[in-house]
Amino acid sequence: MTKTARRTDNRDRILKAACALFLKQGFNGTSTREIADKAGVSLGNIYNHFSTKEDLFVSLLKEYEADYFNHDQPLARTLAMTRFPENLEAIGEASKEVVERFSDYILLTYVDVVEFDAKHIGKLFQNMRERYSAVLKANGTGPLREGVDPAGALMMVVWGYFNYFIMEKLFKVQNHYGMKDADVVKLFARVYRRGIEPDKK
Amino acid sequence: MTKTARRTDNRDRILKAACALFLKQGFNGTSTREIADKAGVSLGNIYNHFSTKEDLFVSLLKEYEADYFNHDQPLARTLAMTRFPENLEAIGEASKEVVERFSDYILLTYVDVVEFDAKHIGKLFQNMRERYSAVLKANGTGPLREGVDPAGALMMVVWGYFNYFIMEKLFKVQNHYGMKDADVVKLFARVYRRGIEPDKK
DNA sequence: CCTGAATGAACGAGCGTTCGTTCGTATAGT
DNA sequence: ACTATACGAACGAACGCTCGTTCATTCAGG
Repeated sequence: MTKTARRTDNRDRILKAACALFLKQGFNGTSTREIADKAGVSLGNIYNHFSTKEDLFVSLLKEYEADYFNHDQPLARTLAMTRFPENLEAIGEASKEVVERFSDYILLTYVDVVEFDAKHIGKLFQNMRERYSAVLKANGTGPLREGVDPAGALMMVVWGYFNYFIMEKLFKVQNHYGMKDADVVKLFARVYRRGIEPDKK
Repeated sequence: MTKTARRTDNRDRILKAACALFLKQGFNGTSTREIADKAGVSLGNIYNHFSTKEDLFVSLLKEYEADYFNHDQPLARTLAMTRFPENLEAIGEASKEVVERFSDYILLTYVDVVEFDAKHIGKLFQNMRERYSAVLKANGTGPLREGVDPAGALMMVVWGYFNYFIMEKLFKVQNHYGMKDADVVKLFARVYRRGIEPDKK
């Protein structure tokens, strides 16, 4: 193994170890010594890659963020390939995949919220409406009930699913709705599509 | 002021100061000295009221939890006084009130999740379905679309609203849907009631 | 040889917790 | 009513430890 290859390998191991520890015990609950131990590098070596512990945390967030906003992710693909609101079940399944694939990132944003007062993730929710509007503009929509705001409805659906799966990950409760994930996706889709009340006669 | 009255007053001030600090910088980011300073008591006095810093945190959680599960709260009252699913807007407004009134508690549960691996709040989501089923059983429901699970639909509605308002509190983003809270409540209610798609002809 | 990645002892600050002490107040004895 | 006594709430210096960070030194690769 070449010298520079080992260097980047060390950097990756530091990031991975720090991530696992931050997720389990938070930022201030994790010491640099723990990180070094878990990564299998010396204490001082951390500072050859990151200027401070906080810088290490921020780098972690940035790497995930880049991944997350890359368009090769299940939800973006689903939204691009199918049409709202015919794709409600597909959005549900894609949301589950996204939460599973990015659960570490999502949990890290909660670490930022709790320990840094959300200092590093400000732009995550900025212009959310514009981003969803752009998706709809690019793909068009199927027929909507009159008076229903399309972008609002899309955000409602996506974040309804997101939050359900995030709850399971965050609070480590399985089946907090008392049914299988697949059935929750179906229930949500049914309600989002036609509502809870029966059709008027 | 009597001796014991001053004692309990000190205890309250410690709890309040600790709460404010935990919310801003987390548990491990807050030192006992900061708490004592903010509360206006001596460092050692904290330990006349709480055996450890963690005990102080847990006491805080327990006091809020008792409050939260007391039935004199807006959402419980709304669910008892109106009938599902005719009360969708009322549930939305009550959810907003609950999140506002208990935002400190809710944020503290996130502190527990991030820094204690959700150790102290296990039972919060346990038997959630049973609790919501009991509400429906006590009050009955209006007519529902066939195939829609009543308890599931109620949880979906309540937690849809909850999560919307929690997002605003947690991530300190206002109007992340790009509309006023009241309009979000209306949009959600409209969709929950009759769905996103138009009626079939 | 150099270069620079890697090391880990060392540093000073700050941590949670303890405990000997003080002192205002409630209680008991006269 | 007054004093003597006991109580326990409050204090804050001190303790042992761990923290994030630094840096002189080592040593393998180019």
